[in-house]
Amino acid sequence: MSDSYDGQAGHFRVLVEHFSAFVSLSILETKLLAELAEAPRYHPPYRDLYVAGTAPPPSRMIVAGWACQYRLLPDGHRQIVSLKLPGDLVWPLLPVRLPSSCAVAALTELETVSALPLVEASVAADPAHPGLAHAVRVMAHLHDMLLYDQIVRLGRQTACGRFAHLMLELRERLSRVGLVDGDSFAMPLTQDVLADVLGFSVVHVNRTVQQLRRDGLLEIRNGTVTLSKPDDLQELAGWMPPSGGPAGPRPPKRPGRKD
Amino acid sequence: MSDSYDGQAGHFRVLVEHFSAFVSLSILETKLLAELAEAPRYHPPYRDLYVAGTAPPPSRMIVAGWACQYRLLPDGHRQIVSLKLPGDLVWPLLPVRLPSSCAVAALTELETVSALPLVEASVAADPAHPGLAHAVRVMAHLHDMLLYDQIVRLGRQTACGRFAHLMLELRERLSRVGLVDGDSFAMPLTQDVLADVLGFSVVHVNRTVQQLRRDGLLEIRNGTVTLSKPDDLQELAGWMPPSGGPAGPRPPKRPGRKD
DNA sequence: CGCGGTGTTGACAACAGTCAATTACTGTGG
DNA sequence: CCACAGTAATTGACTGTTGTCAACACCGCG
Repeated sequence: MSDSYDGQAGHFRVLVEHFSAFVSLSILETKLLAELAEAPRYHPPYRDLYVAGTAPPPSRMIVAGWACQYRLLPDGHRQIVSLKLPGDLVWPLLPVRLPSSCAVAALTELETVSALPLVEASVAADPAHPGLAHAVRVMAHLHDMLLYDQIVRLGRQTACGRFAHLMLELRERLSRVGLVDGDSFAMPLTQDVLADVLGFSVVHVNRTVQQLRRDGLLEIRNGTVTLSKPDDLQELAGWMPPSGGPAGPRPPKRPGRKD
Repeated sequence: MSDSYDGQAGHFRVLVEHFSAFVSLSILETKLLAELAEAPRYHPPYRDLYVAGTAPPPSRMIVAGWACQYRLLPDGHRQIVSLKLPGDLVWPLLPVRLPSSCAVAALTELETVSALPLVEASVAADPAHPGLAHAVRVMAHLHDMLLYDQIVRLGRQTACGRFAHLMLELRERLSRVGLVDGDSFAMPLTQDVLADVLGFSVVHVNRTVQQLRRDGLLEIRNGTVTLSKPDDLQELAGWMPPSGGPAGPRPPKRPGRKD
């Protein structure tokens, strides 16, 4: 596993850190997370965790490794809809069972724990676990925000902007579970996978990385990303701080619309 | 208003048809919808209905007209994240109040009714309105599916494929509320708006429409779309029937973007 | 040492954005 | 009835971006 792997203690740490990023947990709630962390399940890399329509969606939370939610097109192309990081729910939707053409696959060796008690506490607004219940709702909401980000990246950003924006998103999300060290973090993705996330060809992913490297904006070595000039990257990516509002005063009016 | 406008009776019809597409309604539930339809609110075209962070998100359902959920970029570009049609919730997320950089704007003259009782019934799993409660959850789920579709369109489809896919999605959604007549439906969108949905420039939208027209696949006149060859469009768009599974046997794996 | 997966590069062609101009289409007022 | 203005649609010329193809380099592994 990646450097985040240090057994069940590490799994517990991921859970606590992720939830604490949104709410403060009671002793009781912390205890529940500890219990969940005691029964991790292993998933081999590159294998599907779930294919929509084949079974009820799994209520599991990732505690180590990366996964992705993707769709295959009739022409054989793949589009990755979202990346799943430690602390994320494997299947982010509330337990409505509906067919859909999405699947979830492990991108690395993966470990998950049951999130059933968490999801149930959330839909029932369980008063015994108010923090967990709320946090799960916030996470579902956040997942939708990430989809919006993904749509904006694919629809309206330049190659470098797309890449930069994704790296900033990953740093943001990984920092919530304590997997960012300064301006560096581990990113176990091949350029092939990045292409399917960003809607590029592999070659163009490579070109884009070279460009960003040449400009001294970031460095990628040995599966570790270093954001050398985070501020310039934010500028390039049109990054908006996760808390909402625009990053700064918006330039008057471009070739664009409204005003 | 568009041809869908025939007053409160029409609003009631839209609500009933949309819900009936997912569940069967009890008398009590039908009555609730009728009450809601009695108090429509009017929104002028091109005006924002909601800007994230400014207030709690509105629990309203569209009964006539079209709207869109969009984001503005620092460079002035706009990306429309999703289109909102009659029967859709203006703000599709469960009532977790979180800042986000999305806004919702009317694209035409618009009428909405309160959806607060519906959303509340859904989160509380109100036993008095089981159908409504479930249908709202399904709609939220469907909204996520639409986001996945949008991501796949933007990430992996050709210009014509994107356009065709969007038209098929619109037909699908409009048919649930009885706004499709054979292979035609009203689409009150300028090419400018379509560009912001599809991630194109206006000029390229036009080129794409011309192409599809030349190929005899569809026709657009007076704000009315006619899908002349629905089957060919589905082929072109890599369309998967809304119920899930792939449209047909997947060719092994084509390296090419298309033939 | 060969092998498969991954990263890298260059050449070329197809695709898509920008600019700029022209053509409908509408509703207005004369 | 027509002139007019304003919006939307359309077209052509040109440029920049991105995909495809085809090598080659690098690396861990058997």
